[in-house]
Amino acid sequence: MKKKTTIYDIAEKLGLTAATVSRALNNNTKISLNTRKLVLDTALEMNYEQNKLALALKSGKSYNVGVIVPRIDSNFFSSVIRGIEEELYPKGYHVIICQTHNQENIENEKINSLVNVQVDGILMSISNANLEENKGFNKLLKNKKTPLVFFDRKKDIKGISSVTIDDFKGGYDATKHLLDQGCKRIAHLSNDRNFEIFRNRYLGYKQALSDNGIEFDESLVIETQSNVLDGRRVARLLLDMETPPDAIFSSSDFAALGAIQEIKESGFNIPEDICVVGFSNEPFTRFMELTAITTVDQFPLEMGRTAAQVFLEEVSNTGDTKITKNVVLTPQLIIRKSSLKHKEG
Amino acid sequence: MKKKTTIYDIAEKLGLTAATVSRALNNNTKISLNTRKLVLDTALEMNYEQNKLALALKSGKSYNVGVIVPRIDSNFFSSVIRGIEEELYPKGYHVIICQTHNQENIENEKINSLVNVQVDGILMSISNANLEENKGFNKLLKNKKTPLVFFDRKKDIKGISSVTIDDFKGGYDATKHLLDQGCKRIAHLSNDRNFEIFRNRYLGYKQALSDNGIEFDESLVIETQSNVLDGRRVARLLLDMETPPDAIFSSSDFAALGAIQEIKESGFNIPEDICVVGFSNEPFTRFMELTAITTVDQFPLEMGRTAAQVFLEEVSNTGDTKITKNVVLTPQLIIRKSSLKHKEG
DNA sequence: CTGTTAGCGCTTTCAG
DNA sequence: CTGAAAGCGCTAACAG
Repeated sequence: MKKKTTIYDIAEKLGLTAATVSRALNNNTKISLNTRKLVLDTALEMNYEQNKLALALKSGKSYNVGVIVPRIDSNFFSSVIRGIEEELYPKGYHVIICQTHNQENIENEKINSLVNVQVDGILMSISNANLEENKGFNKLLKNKKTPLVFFDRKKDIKGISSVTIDDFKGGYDATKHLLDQGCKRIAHLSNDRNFEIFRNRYLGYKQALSDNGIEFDESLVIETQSNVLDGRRVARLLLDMETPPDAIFSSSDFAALGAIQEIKESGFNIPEDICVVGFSNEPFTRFMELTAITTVDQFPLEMGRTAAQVFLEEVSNTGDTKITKNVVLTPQLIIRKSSLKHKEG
Repeated sequence: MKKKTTIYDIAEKLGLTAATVSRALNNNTKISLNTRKLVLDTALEMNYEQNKLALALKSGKSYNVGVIVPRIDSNFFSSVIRGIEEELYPKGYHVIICQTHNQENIENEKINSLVNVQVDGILMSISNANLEENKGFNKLLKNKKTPLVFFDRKKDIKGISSVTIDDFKGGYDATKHLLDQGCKRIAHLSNDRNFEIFRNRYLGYKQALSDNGIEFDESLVIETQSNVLDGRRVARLLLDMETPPDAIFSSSDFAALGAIQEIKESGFNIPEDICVVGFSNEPFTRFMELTAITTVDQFPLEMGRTAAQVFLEEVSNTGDTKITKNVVLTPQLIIRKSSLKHKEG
């Protein structure tokens, strides 16, 4: 278990000083070509590896960024992270991942923890709709040292950049499409509307109804968890109504799937009796054989890339006025069988 | 843009020395309760946060581990990573993720890069079947400072721990199941068998055939990429054979899906004409409505957890003899419609 | 062209 | 119970 070799080791071996070795390794032109080559060679020979930790301590830059998400094993979040990693690694950054499982205290803790390890920035999709009441988060806001970029589940906080898709448009387009299919009684599976993304999808839905002369019916909006089981539960409620809806716009693909299962098992046909639209373009929505699910693509890979770029701009900004950016990507409605009543000519 | 407060700042303010403050913060009993409380209070008041980077440099432990995977946006890998993060975070570790996209040079580079940032260990699923020829990897092996744990795509290298599933059994069980369904001509969509996992699935397949008196037919084994398109391509080849197979065991769920699509579009029925079994239990395999795909569950979450545990054992091992563990998890065949010819009583 | 020195923030002997 | 001093590995003035 030999120790790692440091610049002191190679300095000693060469009768030089650590400073010279450091400069030589960094190809400083002040150092003669001879010694530079000599140092480089012996460094190689001694299996020298730069200790970036020392560098980080010295320079105050760790070249690490933290990414906080509710969970990593969903296609949406892992795609975002993929985008972040691909964008940041070439610039010398490593990506530390943290999951919150939607628990506020864990989110709080992980923010703190990331700050402690001196990350150069934090990119996060929030789990806590009342983030401002979170102690760790507030400290982060206050010292303003660490750039923060929200993606997807953001909060509208002054001085903080964000990358989202236009959820209002997503909700609007989805609903408009259902109206175009002739649906009149469109239910909406919403989610906690304390989160902007869910509120905006809901608002888009409402606006589309209103723009098309359909009266808003509150009983058709049900808060639903983003999973298959809860989709089933809610679909049951809708089917049991005196006048069941003729369409469902779900803010989650998983809930949409559950709804589809429940609807089919109850003997109804999709899309003939009930049209369904989801949200996220999760891979499985495409693979359904009978009823490929209409959904809204959020371009997670691009979202991740963009969030990374916004972070890079912030760290490289040397001016004293902080620039904050709020990038809004455009979602895309992907029309598939679950909502396509009449084949288009 | 005020600087972060250090123990010196609070020492100065209190007329103490940094050492005392350090000890007080660590609740060292040698420090009087009074000063301890005093220090703790002012630390809080001054928004003090420990700089773990300095600690890491001092102690030689970064409490970071690197995880290297081909890509993160597949359910299998992101589930493994989820398991790793959940297991390691409570022990104080952060997880740095790196993707290789199956490129050897990138894998090489990222290994080096992780070593440079002084990770305490590397957990990886290899991308390069000839890893031993990889310079960065060899350096890693030689200095033996950094614990290394393989998961899933491992190499059988002395002194390196690994966590895998029993791929042989997975292949065997899948094939045996097809034989039980009465299939006689079972094709196998394999993948690069320089990787142990694919070789073992293949060997399991062969063994099951031989154990059941079916002659091995090399023309029924085709190397296939793990994606939908290549699954289609290969299915086409099989369907065009003089005597097409009556079953397909694919070492990838994605290729299985492609095959199913091609088979159906060619007018054949699944499972009546051709039975199909995949591998991985990707979420979509369950959601297929007409032909939920029979597949083999690899328990990625548990695999990640276990890999993390093996790492923890290695770092906490103070003895001078390195203990290496090769954990083999048991896969589970999940029988679904795509291979179930006759309903079981 | 190279050496000296100091310091990044923290812990930890060794004294007192 | 607390202080002084050294050191983790590296870089960056400042000298010469």
